[in-house]
Parts: sequence; structure tokens; C-alpha cells
Amino acid sequence: MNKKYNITDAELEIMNLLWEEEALTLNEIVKKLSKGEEKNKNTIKTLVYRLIEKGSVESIIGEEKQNKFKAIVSKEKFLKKENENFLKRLYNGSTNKLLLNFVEEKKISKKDLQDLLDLIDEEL
Amino acid sequence: MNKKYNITDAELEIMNLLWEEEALTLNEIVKKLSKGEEKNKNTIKTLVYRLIEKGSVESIIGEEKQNKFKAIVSKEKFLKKENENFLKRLYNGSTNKLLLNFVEEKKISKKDLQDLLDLIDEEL
DNA sequence: ATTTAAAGTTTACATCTGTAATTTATTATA
DNA sequence: TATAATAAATTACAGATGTAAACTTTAAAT
Repeated sequence: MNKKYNITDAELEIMNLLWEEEALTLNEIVKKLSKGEEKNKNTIKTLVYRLIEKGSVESIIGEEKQNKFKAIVSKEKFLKKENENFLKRLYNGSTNKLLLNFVEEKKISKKDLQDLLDLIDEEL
Repeated sequence: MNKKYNITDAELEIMNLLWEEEALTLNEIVKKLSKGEEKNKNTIKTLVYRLIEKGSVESIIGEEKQNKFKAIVSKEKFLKKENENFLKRLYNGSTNKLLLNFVEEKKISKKDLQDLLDLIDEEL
């Protein structure tokens, strides 16, 4: 199994920014991640380069002074894979088992389910 | 953040056995995990010892020749933590976002939701 | 043109994880 | 009892991850 396209927790913070903003410079990324916990600039830069190695981000060498960085895997695709890993790891791949567990843990209420059904109906 | 109580993928295979069977000897664990992919016995033993270090398993030194190993964290507690990590990591902690995404990905159908609602009603 | 500052890139390092070998202790057997 | 077999426990090692320092290139200021 190729670990190349794996995105770790620390890397995910960066991906989340790039999924929102299309393309950012390193400094912009650093600035955005420096809300709260003061991360070292080098740490963030390393993570961006790792994401490039992994094929999840590309750097755009523009005419401007600073390069921009851009996600080249979609959030949708990533989420899909993560969802499946999660289901497989903990619920034997069964969405229904997950749902049931969430209901038992009171993470999902009847109202949540009802609202969701209503929403689906509206969408059609 | 304490990594002590973390359970990795490889370790989880062992925990799943111990959550089912109460207490098992190393050899029993090895035998059960040797269905299919031939794992090295030492590998499995190491994982058990790591789980002990992490405080997730204890060894019971009995009168019998072989020690038994027993889970000392519940599956419920573990699942709860994992669910929360997953929600936080990918859905900003929001169960509703997760549900919506699962519906969009067609992992959950209207029928699944309806069945679940029925099930909840029966339980009451 | 030389120095300095900023941006870009590579290297380092400790811990965690998957994998397994090695060593030590215990028990059974010649 | 000495030896062989088995169980228990420790150590090893490579790759992944979080973290950050070090080095190199480029651009700005003197």
C-alpha cells in the first residue's frame, strides 16, 4: 500500500487551508496557522514540502516574488478514502454499525435523522 | 497529549480478540491471528507487550503454565474516543456534517435512515 | 558590487509503528 | 541433574511523523 498519498494530522491543517483558498504562499500559510499555538515557520514549510513529495500539493512558480502552493487532491476524494478507512477499521466496513453506535452514544438523535430525511426530500 | 492509551492498527487486531474473549494466552492470540496472512509469532508477542506498556492490556500470571492477557480498556470507551477523533479531524466535530457527507457519498440511503428511526422507536 | 534579508530547500532528530530477532527464564525430558 | 523445548521479555531496525535547524538561492538595501 502506497503511503505516498497519505495525509497526516499535521499535514491536514495545511490541506484544509489549501482546499479553501485555492493557492497560498508559504507566508500566507504560516500566518493562517499561527492563530493560537505558535508553530515554527520551518515546521510548516517542511510539511508543505512533504505534501509536495507525496503528490498532494504542487508549487506554482509564478512571476511574483513568492511561489504559491496549491492542493492537487480534492477534499472530496480525500474524505471518501478516510471515511472508508474509518468504517473498515472500526465498524467492519458497515455504515449501519456506525450509525447504530452513534445513536447509542447519543451523538445522533431522532431529530437529527428526521431533519436529514427532510433535507434529502427537499433536495429532490 | 498522552500517546500512552493510543491503539494502533496492528494492535487493534489483538484488542478485538481480547474484547471478545475476556482473556487469552499468547499462543491463543497467535493462533487466532494466523488465519490467512502468516504473521510472525514474535511480532504478535511484541504487540501484546506494547499494549501492556500503554496500559490497555494486563497480563494475568496464573497457576497454569501460560500467562493470560486481558483487555483493561473497554471497547465502548475506545470507540467513543475514536469516533470523537474522527469527527474532530474531518468534520469539525459535527456529526451532522458527517451524516450529510455520507449521504452525499451514497454511503447512507433514505432507507437506512428510515430503518434506523424505526429501530429506535422499537427500542423504546 | 557587497552585504543582508527573505524565500526556498534539504537535512536532522526523537518518537511512534510494524516487523522480527535475540536473550532470558521456566518447564519438561533424557 | 543436564539438556532440550517452550514461554516470557527485551532489544533491534526501518519507515513514518512531528518538529525544527541548517543550508542555498534569490532579491533588496547600502
